[in-house]
Amino acid sequence: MAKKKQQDTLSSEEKIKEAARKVFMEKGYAATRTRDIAEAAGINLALLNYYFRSKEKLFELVMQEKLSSFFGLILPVLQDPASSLDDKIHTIADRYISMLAANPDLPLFVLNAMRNAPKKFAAMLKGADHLLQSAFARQLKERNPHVAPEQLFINIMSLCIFPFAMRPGLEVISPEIGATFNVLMEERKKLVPKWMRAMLKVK
Amino acid sequence: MAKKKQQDTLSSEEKIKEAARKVFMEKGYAATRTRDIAEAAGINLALLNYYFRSKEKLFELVMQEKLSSFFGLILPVLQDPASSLDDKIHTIADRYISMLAANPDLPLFVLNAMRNAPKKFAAMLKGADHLLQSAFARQLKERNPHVAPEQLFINIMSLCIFPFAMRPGLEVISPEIGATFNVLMEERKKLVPKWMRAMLKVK
DNA sequence: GTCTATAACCTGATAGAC
DNA sequence: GTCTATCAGGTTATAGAC
Repeated sequence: MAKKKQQDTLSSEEKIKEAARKVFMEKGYAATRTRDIAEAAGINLALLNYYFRSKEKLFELVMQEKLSSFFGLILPVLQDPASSLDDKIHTIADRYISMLAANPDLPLFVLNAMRNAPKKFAAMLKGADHLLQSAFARQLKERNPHVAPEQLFINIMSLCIFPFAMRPGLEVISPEIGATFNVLMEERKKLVPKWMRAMLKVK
Repeated sequence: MAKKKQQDTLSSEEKIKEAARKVFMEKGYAATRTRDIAEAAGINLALLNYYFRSKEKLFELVMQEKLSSFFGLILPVLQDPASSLDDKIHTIADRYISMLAANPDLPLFVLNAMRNAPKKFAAMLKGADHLLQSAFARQLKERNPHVAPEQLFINIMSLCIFPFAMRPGLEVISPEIGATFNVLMEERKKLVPKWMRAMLKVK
């Protein structure tokens, strides 16, 4: 109801954008009808095109926003030469798990977006690429020269993000996980760094 | 070309099913047009409905098939009381990574299917649920009573499956990973069990 | 800026000939 | 079984009144 009140005071443009975030995240681009967005925004269909010209342009706006928040969280951490490796791992785990607990649909949305429009994604990220030249990769390599830093980077991403992507499946396979999911994720903020430290010792 | 020849000798029904697997896996349900499938199968649109009645029924057929191969690989391993914990971990890692290397679109397809139709997924899996009562969960708990077995189950799934789901993103973030992806995944068949053993010691 | 009405197009599905 | 032609309904986007 706090949300409802807030929405009533937003401009039409902002109401549409907010509704678009919600519906696109829940259903994806193809399954979303502009009518759904207009209805969720409490405005008319024509107004959507008045402000955003087309479904595709509105989607790109949302996608850009979501990709930014998804990667904006991690890229500065990876590239910071001042912080230690352990600090980086802790910060990434803590921030990602917090963010995804608040935005459970984000992982699948981002994964689909990257797959369906890799070129747009690349254009959006230029300048932030070359993970293997980052401070993080260098520190990983120093700590454990036996395992490629790519592997350990993949691991921290996997351990933080994948649980949210497979949540619906987990809830079916094990009702107990469904019931305690948020608690489990909260625990992982401390467990992931511990596991990463253990993995760093593996040759 | 072996594939092309094979397709020419298939029955129309099988050609349609094969094309449906391909197109649905690449684009998902909503973005796929029955015309795309018909074209990929080299047959007429009407024939698709003649054999499968509707787009939705055809999709469910494909989905059932894919979910079976995705979970059929792991559930028997989890429930086998005879094999050791280390054997289970090794088998899961080896089979999943091999299977996903051959079917790179499978993870995202399954994740989307589970999210969009959790009830169908649950119906498809009844009898195979209750992970926490499995031999795997019991063995995890014995080996490390300090960490919930759910957490370690989530970890092995994450480490095996997620790299394939985020491959398109990885290729943008780091061109080097894109170039050596298959090699990295092959290495992980041995690394994932090592990492899991290391994580099992963490309290 | 916001609405109603409608144009223009696309998609799933079927009828009916062969 | 397989095709062409077409229907019925839905979808995006716009025209035009207010």
